[in-house]
Formats: sequence, C-alpha cells, structure tokens
Amino acid sequence: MLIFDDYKEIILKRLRELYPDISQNDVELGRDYGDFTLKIFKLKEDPKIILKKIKENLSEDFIERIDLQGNYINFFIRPENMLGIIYNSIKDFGYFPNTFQDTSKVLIEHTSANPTGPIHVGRIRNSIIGDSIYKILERYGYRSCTQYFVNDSGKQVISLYLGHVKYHKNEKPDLQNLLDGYQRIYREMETNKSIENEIEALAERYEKGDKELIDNIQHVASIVLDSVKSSLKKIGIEISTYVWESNFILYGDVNKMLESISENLKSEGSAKYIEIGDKKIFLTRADGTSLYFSRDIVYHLFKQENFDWLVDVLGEDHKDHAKNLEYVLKTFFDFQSKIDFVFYGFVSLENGKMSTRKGRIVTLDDLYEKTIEESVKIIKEKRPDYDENLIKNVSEAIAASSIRFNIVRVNANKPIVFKWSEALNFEGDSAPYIMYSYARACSVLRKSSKSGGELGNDYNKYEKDLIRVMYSYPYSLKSAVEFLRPDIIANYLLNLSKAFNEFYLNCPVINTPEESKRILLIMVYKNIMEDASKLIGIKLLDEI
RNA sequence: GGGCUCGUGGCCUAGUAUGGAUAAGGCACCGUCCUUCUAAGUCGGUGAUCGUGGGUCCAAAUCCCACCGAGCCCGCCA
Repeated sequence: MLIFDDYKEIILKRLRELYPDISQNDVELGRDYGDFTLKIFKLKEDPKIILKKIKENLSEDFIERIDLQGNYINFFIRPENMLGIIYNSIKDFGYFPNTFQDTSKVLIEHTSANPTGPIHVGRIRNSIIGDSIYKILERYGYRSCTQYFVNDSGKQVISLYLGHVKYHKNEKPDLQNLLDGYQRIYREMETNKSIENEIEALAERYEKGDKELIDNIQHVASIVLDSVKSSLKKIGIEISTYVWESNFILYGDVNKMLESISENLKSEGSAKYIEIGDKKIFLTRADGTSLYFSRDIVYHLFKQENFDWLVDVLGEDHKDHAKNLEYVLKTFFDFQSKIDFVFYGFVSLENGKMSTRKGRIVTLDDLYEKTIEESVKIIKEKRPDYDENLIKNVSEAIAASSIRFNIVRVNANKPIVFKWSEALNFEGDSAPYIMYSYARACSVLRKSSKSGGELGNDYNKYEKDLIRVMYSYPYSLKSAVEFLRPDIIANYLLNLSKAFNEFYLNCPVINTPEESKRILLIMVYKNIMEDASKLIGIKLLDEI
C-alpha cells in the first residue's frame, strides 16, 4: 500500500461534505487546466454558486486558488506543498511515495517457455511484462517472487531429446546442435509418421518413471534453459525460482490429484476428462500419460500452498486454457488463492509469425547484439571523447533498456509487429530519451556546488509542471498495480522526462539566484526517475 | 461456423475500465534554437469525419447493437 498525503482524497472529502453524491471519478488529476478537476455536470446547480460554496468550505493552506471554467472547477495546489510532500518522503524514507508492507505473498509466473530453443523476441514480451509486474508489485509493498515452470515432460521437449539422439548422437549436446535436431525432427515428421510413434513410446516410458530417460531429457532441456537464462540476464531479468514439471510426475502428484477428483472424471476409451458445459477437458491420454492441463492443475495447487496471490503471464493463445483452469481449480479443488492472468498479444515479424521449429525467429541475442552495435555507432559519433570502457557501459545499458522499453510500453493486449527500424530508433519516445533526461539532471548536480537544502516558494510554469508530474507518480503506480499494467509506468516515465527536459531548457541552474531551489528540485527528480525506471528495467547512467 | 482481443493523422503509441474542456505524444516531412548546466534535446508548422453504419445520452474515441478488417483459440499439443 502506498503512503503519501493524497490531496485528491482531502479535496474529495471536503467536497462530499457539500455534495455527498460526488464520486471518486468526478475528481481527477488535472492536465493543463488545474492540478485537480471537478466535473460539475451532475450537480445541477448554478456553477457560480457551486464555486462560492466550495471556496468557502475548502480553506486549506495547500490550496492556491480555485477557478471555474465552463463545467469544471479547477483546484490549484501550492507547488511548494506538493514538492514538500515528495521531498520529506524522500528525506525520511528514501523514496516517494512510502509504502506499507502488505502481508500478502504474490507469485508471478512468467516466461515458462518450452526449453526447445533460444528465447526470441516473441517470447521476451512475456518475460519483460512479467519481470516488470514483479518489480511493480514489490515496490507497492507485496512480498513478491517470480517463477518459471519448466516443461521437461511434454512432447516438445521429448522431440528435442529425440532429435539429438537421432541426428547428433555422437556430439556433446549444445544449443546449436540441439536446435538443429529439434527443427530437423519436425521437418522429418511431416513425411515420416513413425517418428510420432517413437515420441509416444518415449512419453510412456517417461510417465512410468524411467529414471535414466528423465535424467537425459532434463539434461538437454537444462542446456537450452541455461541459454534462455543467460539471454534474459542481459536485459536484467533473473527469475527467482524454477519448478520442473517432471517432479510432479515423478513424485506421483499428478496421480494423487486425479484420484482426488475421480468422481468427477469421465472416460472416453481409457482417456479421462472433465466436462465443463459441453466441453471436454482431457486430463489423461488413453495410454495413461498425463496432459499439460493436469500438470498445470497440480502446479497451481502447489503454488497456492505458499502464496496468497498468483499472477500468471501468458500468451493470448492460453486464454481458454486459463479460463478452464481457473474454473476447474475453483470448482473441483480447495483453491483459495487469488489468481490473475495477464495476457499479451504476439510479437510477429513483418513477414509473419515467428516459429522456432521453422527457424523463422529473431532471437533476443540477435536483437541485443544489433542494438549494441547501433548504439556504439551513435556514441562514437556524439561522444567522441568516451573511452572504450565507457562506450561499453553505455551501449549495454542502452541495449537492455531499449529492448525492454519498446516492448513494455505498449499495452499487453495489443499485437506488436517487430520492426528493426523502430527497435533501433533512439529518439523520441524511447529509453534513451528517458536516460538522456536523467543524465542531464546528473550533469547539473555534478557541476553545482549547492546542496539544495531549501524549498522555495515561487515556482514558475516549468518548475510547477515538473512538480505536478512528480507528485502524480503514486497515481500511476497505483493504476499499474491495480490493472497489472507496466505500460502505465513506461508512459509515466516519458511524461516525467518530458517535463524535465522543458524545465532544463528554460530554467538555468548554475550560478543563478535560483540555484539552491532548483538543485533540490533536480535531486527529487533524480530520485523518482531512479525509482520508476527500476520498475521496468531501464538502466540509468550518470552520463550517456 | 462459434468464442476472445484489437482497429485512433502516411507509420507507431496514449486516451476507452470510471462518457465530459480545442483527441495527447513520437517517427517521417518543413522551419526554429547550441558565446549558458549533454542538441539522443527544445519550440513552431503540415497532417485525424478516432474501421463503417445505427442507437443511448444534455454530452460518445470511450457505453449498446450490427457490419467490415486483422490476430488468437476452438487437439487424447503445450
């Protein structure tokens, strides 16, 4: 929970003393008209009288003035009051807003990609959204943790193993030959049906607990998984815990789960299913092997043992699966945790869908390398004085931040078409724009000898705008949590950076009478930038 | 065919949950500003019947209905 002096709440309370019907939504954060705005359409009273009554009842010090404009009443807050709240919070607690530690434990499951190939730009949307949600919930005061559910027991990963046995048996398995074997076996399958039988035979042995086979499959899967981990690490994503699907089979949890709901299971041949309306959800195959749905039930029951709130980040292709899963968990099992699903639209290439099997992908590593290259080129052009070490630091920060920002800033339910020209654009609404604005602030602070200890009392338009955007940070944070939408933080950062850039261009600091006051403003800005950037994985540097 | 999601200037994105002030940014294009703290920046200009058609309402990008277009799902795959 966020803790700060919320002027909106105070204003709302006073307004309701006069007009009890005023709702939360009738008062909103103002844009250019005022700091807070009340819509008075509903009040059915002469606006001038409303204004008069409100002015009489709202005599708080922090109110600078109250204006009537058409059907809106605008409230202007003294900038020094807003800034004072932010500044005091940072001074006392290290950040603004302060938080109250929530007792709820939340687990964010993200990525969980089948370990059958390198992670590509289609899949990183999952990781980027998931990691950002994790950091946002953590900041808000939840005790948070991330988890990757590793599929090492489905047909895909069995194919990965079989591909290696068939085509690269004498080579030590590595990412390259595993991927080749995987793609080759799917090509082969198109003409040779017997391969499917081989896979099924392996699945059956697997399910019966063939230890050697399970170990071998886990071995190849872990090689691929390690590559996924190291790719994600480059963009600042480290997942707290990994849970392997095979464990639930090995230790009999899947079977126990099936027994516990045996009354509700129906049979078609030897295959078992649950009926939801006229839909059949199969839990086991005719040969007795388990299906993803069963393993996912067991996995969610396992998760709820330790967490009060589960958040699953899933591709939009999982919408039906998730709906059915939630229904089954709540109907047939003792499932108490709160559960939320965050879906995201696919990232496609300009020439169509990505496919690991068909080799039509842009991997995260490719994208990272190209972004570094482009960034180095630009740094050498713009900052000829930077040494190799600095170039390396800056280009790596820009690459990680740009990749994350370009993906996280768009609303998850919109599809994205990946374009190199956009991925490598470092101007306008981009991560470097935010990083640049921050570096400018750092530069001023470096060059000033003032410590910024005093709050001023007259702030010009640019200073006031900056203060207002900074004050609105908790509102964005709150929305991001409420709707599990990290894009809200990304857009907030753009607005904040823009407000600073305008201030910077119009308000000289060093060697002016306003230096102390403005240094304080910049210090506060720096703190909020660091706070918000961290949430979506933008790496800020003192100089870029 | 059924279900879910999306459609906002030439291109990309915000605004839609909670209807309300001239639809806000960016890219591209034209022009402005470095004798002052990083020009990856700033300011100005060109450019939008908010997919189409109805409806509700004092008021619709936002709500409702229909249609069109795109994506995803409709497996004893995951």
